[in-house]
Amino acid sequence: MPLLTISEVARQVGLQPSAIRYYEQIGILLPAQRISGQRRYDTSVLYRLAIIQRARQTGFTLAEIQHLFFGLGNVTRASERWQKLSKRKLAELDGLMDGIKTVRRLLKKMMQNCRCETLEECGKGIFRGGCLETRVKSRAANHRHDK
Amino acid sequence: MPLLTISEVARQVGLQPSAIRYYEQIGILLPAQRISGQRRYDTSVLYRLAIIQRARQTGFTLAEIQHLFFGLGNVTRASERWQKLSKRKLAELDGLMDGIKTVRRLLKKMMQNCRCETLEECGKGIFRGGCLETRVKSRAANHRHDK
DNA sequence: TTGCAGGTTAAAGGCGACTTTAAGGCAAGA
DNA sequence: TCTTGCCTTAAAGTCGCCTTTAACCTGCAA
Repeated sequence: MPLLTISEVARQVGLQPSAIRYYEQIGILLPAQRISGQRRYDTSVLYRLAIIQRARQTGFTLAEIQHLFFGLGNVTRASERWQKLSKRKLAELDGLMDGIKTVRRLLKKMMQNCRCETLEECGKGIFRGGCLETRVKSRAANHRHDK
Repeated sequence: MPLLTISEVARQVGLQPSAIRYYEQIGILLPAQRISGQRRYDTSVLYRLAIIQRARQTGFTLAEIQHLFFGLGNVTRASERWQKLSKRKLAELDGLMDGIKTVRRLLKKMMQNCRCETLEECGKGIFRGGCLETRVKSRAANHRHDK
């Protein structure tokens, strides 16, 4: 099994090498082994990065990912705190799904017959129907300037 | 129908007044009428803000919201460009939903029986199963330090 | 031996979406 | 009149997540 360079890993998961160095720096990836100063990875890092990517895409912050997926929580098994955190996060994800369904519906409606009254009505619906209750707390930054 | 002050509006939609001023500044809200220099709103702004909130929560950038919901697109009806944009966004939302389902499943599994092998396996699954294809392009920043 | 494609670090910069700060305005009540 | 409370603006700061820059190193091919 050949070891991968950082740019090879980056290519395979669709990240920039700098992002991977950054993940190492903030401790979300363990320091890679070095060969004459350069990082070398085995394939397992790809899976780890896959999880990170997916989680990032769905609004987890890097800190949350660290805690929920790679923190002590899942090794020490069922730390009270971890269970609580992930329960909260699960609920948040459910709320997020509902929100997506709502704007999806709205956008679709607008695509079909774009009249402003409809938009207003939808807004009213959203407003009354719990825009405030269902608010999602912490959503991630991402602005991937993925070129 | 009494006019609302900025802080009243903010309270009702769950935003800070500064956010509303910011929205006006970047043109996502029309300049409000002033009474001796101070902004006054009627209730319709609440619906508009509701839409904005929902869309932001589901990963729209403010620029996208401007374009897709309040831009010329929906007034001039079916501008080719707008249709294309919203179609793209719809697909993106669907991808996002799938992603959420995936991490939701993963997180739930981890809550029940937290063993690292499982996590590795899941990562492998995500990696093979199209982490790369299903990538979502532009997700919003949000880090609401909602205190 | 030289050139080059990759790698390394630390530090600074950038983006989106706000918030905070500083300096002030206006109206009502004590 | 003065204080209080809410409002105003412009400008600067913040946060998460990287990217860019600058200066350097390493191994290999020409």
